[in-house]
Amino acid sequence: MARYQPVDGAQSFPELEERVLERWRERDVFHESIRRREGGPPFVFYEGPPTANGRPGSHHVLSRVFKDVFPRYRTMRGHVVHRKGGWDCHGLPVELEIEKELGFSSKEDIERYGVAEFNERCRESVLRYIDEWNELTERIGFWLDTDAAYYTLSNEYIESVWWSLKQIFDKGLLTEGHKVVPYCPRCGTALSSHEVALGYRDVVDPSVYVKFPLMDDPSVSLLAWTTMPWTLVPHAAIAVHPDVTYVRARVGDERLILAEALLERVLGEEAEIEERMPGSALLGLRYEPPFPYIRDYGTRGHTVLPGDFVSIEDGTGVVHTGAAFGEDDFRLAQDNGLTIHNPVRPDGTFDERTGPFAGLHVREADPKIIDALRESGRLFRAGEYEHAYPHCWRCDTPLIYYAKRNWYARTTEVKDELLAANESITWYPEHIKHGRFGKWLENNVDWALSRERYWGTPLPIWRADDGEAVCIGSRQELRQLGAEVPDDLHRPYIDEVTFERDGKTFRRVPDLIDVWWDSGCMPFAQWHAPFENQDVFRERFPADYICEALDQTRGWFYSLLAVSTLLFGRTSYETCLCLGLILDPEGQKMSKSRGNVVVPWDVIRAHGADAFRWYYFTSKQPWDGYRFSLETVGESVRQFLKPLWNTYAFFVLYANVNEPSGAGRPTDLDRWILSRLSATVERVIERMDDYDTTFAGRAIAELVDDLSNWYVRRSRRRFWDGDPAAFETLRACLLTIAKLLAPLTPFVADEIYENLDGAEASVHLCDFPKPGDIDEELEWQMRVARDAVELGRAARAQASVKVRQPLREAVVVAADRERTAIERFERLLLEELNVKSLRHVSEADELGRFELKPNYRALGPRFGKQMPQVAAAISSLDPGRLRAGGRMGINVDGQEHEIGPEDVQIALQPLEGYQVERSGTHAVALNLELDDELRREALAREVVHAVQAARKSAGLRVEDRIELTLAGDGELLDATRAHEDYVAGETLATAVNYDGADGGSAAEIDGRRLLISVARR
RNA sequence: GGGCGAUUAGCUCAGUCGGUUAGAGCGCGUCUCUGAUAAGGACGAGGUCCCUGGUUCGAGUCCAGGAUCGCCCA
Repeated sequence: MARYQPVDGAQSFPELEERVLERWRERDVFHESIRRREGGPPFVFYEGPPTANGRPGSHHVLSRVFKDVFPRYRTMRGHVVHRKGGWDCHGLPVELEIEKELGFSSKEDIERYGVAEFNERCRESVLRYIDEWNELTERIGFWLDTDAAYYTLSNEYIESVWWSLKQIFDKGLLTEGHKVVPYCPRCGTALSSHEVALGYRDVVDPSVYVKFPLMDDPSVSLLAWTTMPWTLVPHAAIAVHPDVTYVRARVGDERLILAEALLERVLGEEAEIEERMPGSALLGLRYEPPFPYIRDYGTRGHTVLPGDFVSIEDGTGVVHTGAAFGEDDFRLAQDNGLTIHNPVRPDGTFDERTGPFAGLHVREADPKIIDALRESGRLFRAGEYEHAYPHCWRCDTPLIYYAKRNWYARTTEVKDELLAANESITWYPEHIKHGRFGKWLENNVDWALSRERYWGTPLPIWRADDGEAVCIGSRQELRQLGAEVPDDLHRPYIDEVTFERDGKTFRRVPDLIDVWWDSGCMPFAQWHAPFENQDVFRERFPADYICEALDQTRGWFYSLLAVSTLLFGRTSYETCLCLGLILDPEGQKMSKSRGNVVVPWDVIRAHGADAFRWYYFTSKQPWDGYRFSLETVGESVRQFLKPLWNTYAFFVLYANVNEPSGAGRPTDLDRWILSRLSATVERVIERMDDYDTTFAGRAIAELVDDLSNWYVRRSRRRFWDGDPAAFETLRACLLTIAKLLAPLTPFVADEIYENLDGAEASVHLCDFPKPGDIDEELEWQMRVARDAVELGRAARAQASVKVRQPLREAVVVAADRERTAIERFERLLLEELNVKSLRHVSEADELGRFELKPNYRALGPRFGKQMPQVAAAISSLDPGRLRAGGRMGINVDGQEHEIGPEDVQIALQPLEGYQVERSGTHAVALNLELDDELRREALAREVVHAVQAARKSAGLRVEDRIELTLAGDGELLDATRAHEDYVAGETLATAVNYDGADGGSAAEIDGRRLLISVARR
């Protein structure tokens, strides 16, 4: 009668996982695991919402399994961990997707199509792949409450976001300003600094040196450099650094003014300096602008102005400015009272003020502008310049910087609080805190919130003709002002909402807000707080744990921190785990365009979710990035899951075959593996508490290795014999390992638990294991014994004597603790080394001699510079006395010092001609003399080996009894007869015949032929 | 140009407080064990610990400078 469900050693993990999933669904294990912990200490997790308008990739699996593992762990440790899902629904990427579908290329197209219809399409598209997302989320074992997910497009979410904006508006932290902003001409909107951060790319731009002839002396020109020729069309002024030394230099028949430091690089060695002057001497000079189209920049237009931003790192030290383009340019223009002209339309084309360039996109105009400069003789040199330049993170259009009206969240006002809040966050890896993230906060700029787009949270600001602005914080507030609140708070419906106050009509400003602000509001907006669930929000704020990839440093990590700091003056998360990028095996970033993307479903189909997870958790520290491929995940199966599964299958096989019987007593081996188990539990808890799956997992892997390749291997006989202590020990190990693994590889862990215990509906409802007793001395002794086994086997290998050949004697050199250890495990050594006896010698006179080496770690701090003399003194000491625990004196520079055993390392130098393997102070030598008895025994073992192979290839089950018939070489048959009980016992033969075997299999042993026939009885 | 991180065997990665013979797995070669194992074990080949200086009795480890790669910022 089978006690356990039979286990297939060749079980497919993907199939197994499907079964486990089915069980979880039936038993509602996820929700039950939370219900069980109601009232327990909370552990708060926030889900950073992904966008479901694209298909999930392997990098999403990475963040999702790390989002899963610690909530699972904490649940088993007794915490209640709610896991509300969420979806990021707004933003430019969604719009772009629809534009692409509809073949649109500009905002006019959208307006013509109709904003209502356009947004309706966005609404549908944003959840296009939500089914696949949910399916993958479930399949990889990410327990997330997707039914109760929040959606940033819902009226409730938007209303909470409005509330947040009203809060900062009332504090004066939401203001309108004119600033130079990075702007995407294709999308027609400004981008926030963290969006810009997403789009840097190396590009080759034109590099042009342009001459600006002086009005007073047209034979002399200022020489300026730019990588954006189009800004020369609306050229406004020249800036020089007042404190930098400039020169007037002659090269050929050109006379040019530029910074001295750049003279040689720009003009070459043959340039002659005519005059040196400080930049301040150039101020006020008038010159002829390169193009005549826009001239009225005011009195200081087209003159040389002071600019301390001018650098002499590259270019010429003479900077041309287009006033409206670029932050420095804009400030320069304002400081000097220049009129701002922006002849670039929102779509990135020049307007009618630019002569022949009107209508051209500014980038397309570059070559024509260079041509025009060449014709007018203004071009000094044109080339190419490679540099990193920001592009729109979604449509890849090069950004332009220009002055625009924008609403700002005044984050710079709370910069100190942001920095203080950051101090209270625990970062993994630690360097993010004061490195990447901390530096980013130190360079904080106000958050440009406005987006002149369609699909997003509308900026809830209504304004009267006289400019008075009102920020609306709720639907109720709008109603109180007499406005009708539409069913849908998105554009275009919200645009139609107006109200009267103080005799003035208020209309909404047309802007949307940056979608990142949405995401930063999720701690309260996911609950529609403060309008509803305010208590839930309070209870689950801040998060104990969030986790995303490194690219969220300036994304969600920042938006969460900025919003909560502006609103509540503190961080909204305590611990943040940053994951690295997923690279292909060549170290290239995975991207659709490179075609090197690994589809997660392929990984799951080939290896399963546990393998996928195990790879991410344990192959390396997760923030360093992964060199990822199908094959690397396959390693996880082969190296860890397979051995674990085999150990489990072994247990079930024998537990079912051999009903444990008799009064087994725990052995040292049992005590050893249980101690190892306890030590591992302790270590795993310590590592998981520190958000470290890598070393938690590796500790479990080492334990499984010890269990499979030492404990089970050494205990086989006891399992055949049905020793209850062995079964009990192995079962305890497997069950505890299942629990340790539950957060990491939840499927296989649950399967093992279900079959071996099953008291609970799932391992995920169990408590995490607590460490039991640890016997460090026993673990150390086993280590010594295993070392001795390895030494003995190495000695055999050196002598080319197979392990199946029994030997008379092994000579072991070990003293004190090591000797005690080896004596304790003598039986084990006899078997593993296949020797008849063990002889101890505590002095190694017959095997080699001892040498002393200084223990630098102990002596170094004590002797410092005298170490070389100390080392020499020690090597001449007598090893014997120190080994016996005595202390000796050495003389260094006339000073006596006492040396104890802890100050030296003793090494054994083997004498020549002996088969000795050594390690530190112990060594194993083998007596290689053979006699007929030993030879016969070896042959009998070979026969057993051959018969086992025959059993296997005949497809017999391990417990099948057989009738064994042998024929062939006489010596083999004699050896078998001499050890018939042994052979029969090992092969489960009820009878052994020697009368020739027909139709059996043939084997060859040391050149001798053996015919084997096995018949099931 | 600046910041952050990385660089250890053919590949993927460890390497604690600085301690003198730098490890593991995969792959490769030879051998071997096996009543669970496509597994395991032993041995071997394979290393300029990115480079150059410095500190130190002693540097893969600490410091400075540089190189290369990645990410980020300008």
